[in-house]
Amino acid sequence: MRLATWNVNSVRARCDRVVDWLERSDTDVLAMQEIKCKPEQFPREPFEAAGYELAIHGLNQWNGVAIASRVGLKDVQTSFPHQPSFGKPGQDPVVEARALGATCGGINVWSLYVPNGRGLNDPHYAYKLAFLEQLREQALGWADAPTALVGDFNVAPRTADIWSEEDSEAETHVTDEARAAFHAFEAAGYEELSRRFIPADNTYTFWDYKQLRFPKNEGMRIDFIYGSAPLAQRATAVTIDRNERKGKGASDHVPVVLDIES
DNA sequence: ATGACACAGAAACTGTGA
Repeated sequence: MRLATWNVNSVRARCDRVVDWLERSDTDVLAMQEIKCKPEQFPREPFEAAGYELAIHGLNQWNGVAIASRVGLKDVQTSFPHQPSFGKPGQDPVVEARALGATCGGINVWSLYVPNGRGLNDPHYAYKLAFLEQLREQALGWADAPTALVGDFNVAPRTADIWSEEDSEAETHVTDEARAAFHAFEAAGYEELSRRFIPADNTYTFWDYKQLRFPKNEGMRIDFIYGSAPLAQRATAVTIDRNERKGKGASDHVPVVLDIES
Protein backbone atom coordinates (compact mmCIF):
# COMPACT_ATOMS: atom_id res chain seq x y z
CA MET A 1 0.00 0.00 0.00
CA ARG A 2 1.19 3.49 -0.86
CA LEU A 3 0.20 6.32 1.49
CA ALA A 4 1.07 9.95 0.79
CA THR A 5 0.65 13.37 2.39
CA TRP A 6 0.55 16.65 0.49
CA ASN A 7 -0.24 20.22 1.47
CA VAL A 8 -1.86 21.16 -1.83
CA ASN A 9 -2.47 24.88 -1.13
CA SER A 10 -6.01 24.92 -2.59
CA VAL A 11 -7.41 21.77 -4.14
CA ARG A 12 -9.46 23.83 -6.57
CA ALA A 13 -6.43 25.65 -7.93
CA ARG A 14 -4.39 22.41 -7.98
CA CYS A 15 -6.98 19.78 -8.92
CA ASP A 16 -5.51 18.71 -12.26
CA ARG A 17 -1.99 18.49 -10.87
CA VAL A 18 -3.09 16.53 -7.83
CA VAL A 19 -5.18 13.97 -9.71
CA ASP A 20 -2.48 13.58 -12.39
CA TRP A 21 0.07 12.96 -9.68
CA LEU A 22 -2.21 10.50 -7.86
CA GLU A 23 -2.47 8.35 -10.97
CA ARG A 24 1.18 8.66 -12.03
CA SER A 25 2.47 7.88 -8.55
CA ASP A 26 0.19 4.87 -8.06
CA THR A 27 -0.84 6.20 -4.65
CA ASP A 28 -3.59 4.37 -2.75
CA VAL A 29 -4.29 6.92 -0.02
CA LEU A 30 -3.58 10.65 -0.18
CA ALA A 31 -3.94 12.89 2.86
CA MET A 32 -4.32 16.50 1.76
CA GLN A 33 -3.96 19.72 3.74
CA GLU A 34 -4.92 23.31 2.97
CA ILE A 35 -7.70 22.36 0.59
CA LYS A 36 -9.02 25.90 1.19
CA CYS A 37 -12.67 25.11 0.50
CA LYS A 38 -15.89 23.70 1.90
CA PRO A 39 -16.95 20.13 1.03
CA GLU A 40 -19.55 21.36 -1.47
CA GLN A 41 -16.80 23.28 -3.29
CA PHE A 42 -14.40 20.34 -3.51
CA PRO A 43 -13.80 19.05 -7.08
CA ARG A 44 -15.00 15.53 -6.36
CA GLU A 45 -15.54 14.30 -9.89
CA PRO A 46 -11.95 13.90 -11.11
CA PHE A 47 -10.96 12.08 -7.91
CA GLU A 48 -13.95 9.75 -8.10
CA ALA A 49 -13.42 9.16 -11.82
CA ALA A 50 -9.88 8.05 -10.97
CA GLY A 51 -11.31 5.52 -8.50
CA TYR A 52 -10.91 7.32 -5.17
CA GLU A 53 -13.38 7.79 -2.35
CA LEU A 54 -13.22 11.10 -0.50
CA ALA A 55 -13.51 12.36 3.04
CA ILE A 56 -13.52 16.16 3.18
CA HIS A 57 -13.46 18.59 6.09
CA GLY A 58 -13.43 22.31 5.34
CA LEU A 59 -15.23 25.21 7.00
CA ASN A 60 -14.20 28.17 4.83
CA GLN A 61 -11.32 29.36 2.64
CA TRP A 62 -8.76 28.67 5.34
CA ASN A 63 -7.10 25.40 6.27
CA GLY A 64 -9.18 22.34 5.34
CA VAL A 65 -8.14 18.68 5.15
CA ALA A 66 -9.19 15.73 3.03
CA ILE A 67 -8.38 12.08 2.39
CA ALA A 68 -8.67 10.30 -0.97
CA SER A 69 -8.56 6.52 -0.84
CA ARG A 70 -8.95 3.66 -3.28
CA VAL A 71 -8.56 1.00 -0.55
CA GLY A 72 -11.65 1.89 1.47
CA LEU A 73 -12.60 4.83 3.65
CA LYS A 74 -14.59 4.49 6.86
CA ASP A 75 -14.81 5.69 10.48
CA VAL A 76 -14.37 9.31 9.39
CA GLN A 77 -13.66 11.79 12.18
CA THR A 78 -13.51 15.54 11.53
CA SER A 79 -11.49 16.36 14.62
CA PHE A 80 -9.65 14.52 17.36
CA PRO A 81 -10.91 14.54 20.97
CA HIS A 82 -9.93 17.73 22.82
CA GLN A 83 -8.59 19.31 19.64
CA PRO A 84 -7.83 22.93 20.60
CA SER A 85 -9.97 25.72 19.22
CA PHE A 86 -8.85 29.16 18.09
CA GLY A 87 -10.50 32.53 17.69
CA LYS A 88 -9.50 36.14 17.46
CA PRO A 89 -10.03 38.25 20.58
CA GLY A 90 -13.72 39.04 20.90
CA GLN A 91 -14.76 36.14 18.70
CA ASP A 92 -15.99 32.71 19.67
CA PRO A 93 -13.22 30.11 19.39
CA VAL A 94 -13.67 27.56 16.61
CA VAL A 95 -12.31 24.04 16.24
CA GLU A 96 -10.72 24.60 12.85
CA ALA A 97 -10.53 22.13 9.95
CA ARG A 98 -7.04 20.87 10.72
CA ALA A 99 -7.49 17.15 11.42
CA LEU A 100 -9.33 14.40 9.59
CA GLY A 101 -9.17 10.75 10.57
CA ALA A 102 -10.32 7.68 8.66
CA THR A 103 -9.64 3.96 8.39
CA CYS A 104 -8.17 3.15 4.98
CA GLY A 105 -7.02 -0.34 4.08
CA GLY A 106 -6.87 -1.25 7.76
CA ILE A 107 -4.74 1.76 8.69
CA ASN A 108 -5.83 4.56 10.99
CA VAL A 109 -4.92 7.60 8.87
CA TRP A 110 -4.89 11.18 10.18
CA SER A 111 -4.47 14.09 7.79
CA LEU A 112 -3.07 16.93 9.90
CA TYR A 113 -2.47 20.61 9.37
CA VAL A 114 -0.71 21.91 12.48
CA PRO A 115 -1.21 25.66 13.11
CA ASN A 116 1.59 27.83 11.77
CA GLY A 117 2.14 29.82 14.95
CA ARG A 118 2.58 33.13 13.08
CA GLY A 119 4.91 34.73 15.64
CA LEU A 120 6.46 33.94 19.00
CA ASN A 121 4.27 36.49 20.79
CA ASP A 122 1.13 35.64 18.83
CA PRO A 123 -1.68 33.60 20.45
CA HIS A 124 -1.41 31.39 17.38
CA TYR A 125 1.92 30.08 18.68
CA ALA A 126 0.39 28.84 21.95
CA TYR A 127 -2.37 27.33 19.82
CA LYS A 128 0.23 25.48 17.77
CA LEU A 129 1.90 24.02 20.85
CA ALA A 130 -1.44 23.04 22.38
CA PHE A 131 -2.52 21.38 19.15
CA LEU A 132 0.62 19.23 19.07
CA GLU A 133 0.30 18.39 22.75
CA GLN A 134 -3.34 17.36 22.55
CA LEU A 135 -2.69 15.36 19.41
CA ARG A 136 0.09 13.52 21.20
CA GLU A 137 -2.25 12.75 24.09
CA GLN A 138 -4.73 11.18 21.70
CA ALA A 139 -2.01 9.41 19.72
CA LEU A 140 -1.02 7.51 22.86
CA GLY A 141 -4.34 5.72 22.61
CA TRP A 142 -3.83 4.81 18.94
CA ALA A 143 -0.26 3.57 19.31
CA ASP A 144 -1.10 -0.14 19.52
CA ALA A 145 -2.95 -0.06 16.18
CA PRO A 146 -1.42 0.63 12.75
CA THR A 147 -1.70 4.42 12.81
CA ALA A 148 -0.26 7.05 10.48
CA LEU A 149 -0.11 10.69 11.60
CA VAL A 150 0.72 12.52 8.41
CA GLY A 151 0.71 16.08 7.25
CA ASP A 152 2.12 19.55 7.58
CA PHE A 153 3.54 19.78 11.10
CA ASN A 154 4.93 23.29 10.64
CA VAL A 155 8.04 22.32 12.60
CA ALA A 156 11.58 22.00 11.23
CA PRO A 157 12.93 19.50 13.76
CA ARG A 158 16.66 19.98 13.10
CA THR A 159 18.93 22.81 12.00
CA ALA A 160 19.55 20.92 8.75
CA ASP A 161 15.79 20.88 8.09
CA ILE A 162 15.67 24.59 7.28
CA TRP A 163 17.72 26.74 4.95
CA SER A 164 18.12 29.45 7.60
CA GLU A 165 17.08 29.36 11.23
CA GLU A 166 17.24 33.14 11.16
CA ASP A 167 14.38 33.36 8.64
CA SER A 168 11.88 35.48 10.57
CA GLU A 169 8.96 33.90 8.72
CA ALA A 170 9.82 30.54 10.24
CA GLU A 171 10.64 31.58 13.81
CA THR A 172 7.82 29.47 15.25
CA HIS A 173 9.13 26.38 13.41
CA VAL A 174 12.53 26.13 15.05
CA THR A 175 12.02 26.90 18.74
CA ASP A 176 13.07 24.40 21.38
CA GLU A 177 9.48 24.01 22.54
CA ALA A 178 8.08 23.45 19.03
CA ARG A 179 10.80 20.88 18.40
CA ALA A 180 10.14 19.20 21.75
CA ALA A 181 6.43 19.05 20.95
CA PHE A 182 7.28 17.45 17.62
CA HIS A 183 9.65 14.85 19.07
CA ALA A 184 7.21 13.98 21.86
CA PHE A 185 5.48 11.61 19.45
CA GLU A 186 8.54 9.37 19.63
CA ALA A 187 8.02 8.81 23.36
CA ALA A 188 4.36 8.12 22.56
CA GLY A 189 5.37 5.11 20.46
CA TYR A 190 5.75 6.64 16.99
CA GLU A 191 8.60 6.80 14.50
CA GLU A 192 8.97 9.57 11.92
CA LEU A 193 9.42 7.38 8.87
CA SER A 194 10.72 9.92 6.36
CA ARG A 195 13.79 10.31 8.55
CA ARG A 196 14.47 6.57 8.57
CA PHE A 197 14.57 6.36 4.79
CA ILE A 198 15.72 9.90 3.95
CA PRO A 199 18.21 11.04 6.61
CA ALA A 200 20.06 13.50 4.35
CA ASP A 201 20.48 17.11 5.47
CA ASN A 202 18.85 19.91 3.50
CA THR A 203 16.11 17.65 2.15
CA TYR A 204 13.05 19.84 2.09
CA THR A 205 9.31 19.47 1.55
CA PHE A 206 8.43 23.19 1.31
CA TRP A 207 9.91 26.13 -0.56
CA ASP A 208 8.35 29.60 -0.34
CA TYR A 209 7.07 31.04 -3.60
CA LYS A 210 9.11 34.19 -2.97
CA GLN A 211 12.71 35.08 -3.75
CA LEU A 212 13.72 32.08 -5.86
CA ARG A 213 13.58 29.83 -2.84
CA PHE A 214 13.10 26.67 -4.88
CA PRO A 215 15.85 27.14 -7.51
CA LYS A 216 18.19 28.09 -4.69
CA ASN A 217 16.99 25.13 -2.60
CA GLU A 218 16.14 27.38 0.32
CA GLY A 219 13.33 25.39 1.90
CA MET A 220 12.11 23.63 4.99
CA ARG A 221 11.37 20.05 5.91
CA ILE A 222 8.03 20.35 7.68
CA ASP A 223 5.82 17.59 6.21
CA PHE A 224 6.16 14.25 7.98
CA ILE A 225 4.85 10.74 8.43
CA TYR A 226 4.69 9.42 11.98
CA GLY A 227 3.89 5.71 12.18
CA SER A 228 2.92 3.71 15.27
CA ALA A 229 5.08 0.63 15.91
CA PRO A 230 2.64 -1.77 14.19
CA LEU A 231 2.79 0.42 11.09
CA ALA A 232 6.48 1.34 11.29
CA GLN A 233 7.51 -2.31 11.18
CA ARG A 234 5.73 -2.63 7.83
CA ALA A 235 7.34 0.46 6.23
CA THR A 236 9.54 -0.31 3.24
CA ALA A 237 10.29 3.07 1.63
CA VAL A 238 9.69 6.82 1.75
CA THR A 239 10.10 9.29 -1.10
CA ILE A 240 9.81 13.08 -1.26
CA ASP A 241 8.56 14.02 -4.72
CA ARG A 242 10.57 17.17 -5.32
CA ASN A 243 9.51 17.28 -8.97
CA GLU A 244 6.06 18.45 -7.90
CA ARG A 245 7.48 21.83 -6.88
CA LYS A 246 8.55 22.52 -10.46
CA GLY A 247 6.76 24.57 -13.05
CA LYS A 248 3.81 26.92 -13.13
CA GLY A 249 0.92 26.12 -10.83
CA ALA A 250 2.86 24.12 -8.24
CA SER A 251 1.94 24.01 -4.57
CA ASP A 252 4.65 25.34 -2.29
CA HIS A 253 4.77 21.87 -0.64
CA VAL A 254 5.55 18.52 -2.28
CA PRO A 255 4.20 15.02 -1.58
CA VAL A 256 5.83 12.72 0.96
CA VAL A 257 5.10 9.08 0.13
CA LEU A 258 5.27 5.97 2.32
CA ASP A 259 5.25 2.39 1.09
CA ILE A 260 3.78 -0.19 3.47
CA GLU A 261 3.98 -3.94 3.02
CA SER A 262 0.84 -5.92 3.70
C1' DA B 1 17.35 22.97 -14.91
C1' DT B 2 13.51 24.32 -10.98
C1' DG B 3 13.12 31.03 -11.80
C1' DA B 4 11.96 36.29 -8.91
C1' DC B 5 4.48 35.06 -4.05
C1' DA B 6 -0.21 32.62 -4.22
C1' DC B 7 -4.74 31.66 -2.67
C1' DA B 8 -9.83 33.00 -1.58
C1' DG B 9 -13.38 36.26 -0.84
C1' DA B 10 -14.69 40.57 -1.10
C1' DA B 11 -14.12 44.46 -3.48
C1' DA B 12 -10.32 46.72 -6.20
C1' DC B 13 -8.04 45.34 -1.27
C1' DT B 14 -7.34 42.22 2.94
C1' DG B 15 -6.19 37.99 5.64
C1' DT B 16 -3.33 34.20 5.65
C1' DG B 17 0.61 31.39 4.94
C1' DA B 18 5.86 30.16 6.42
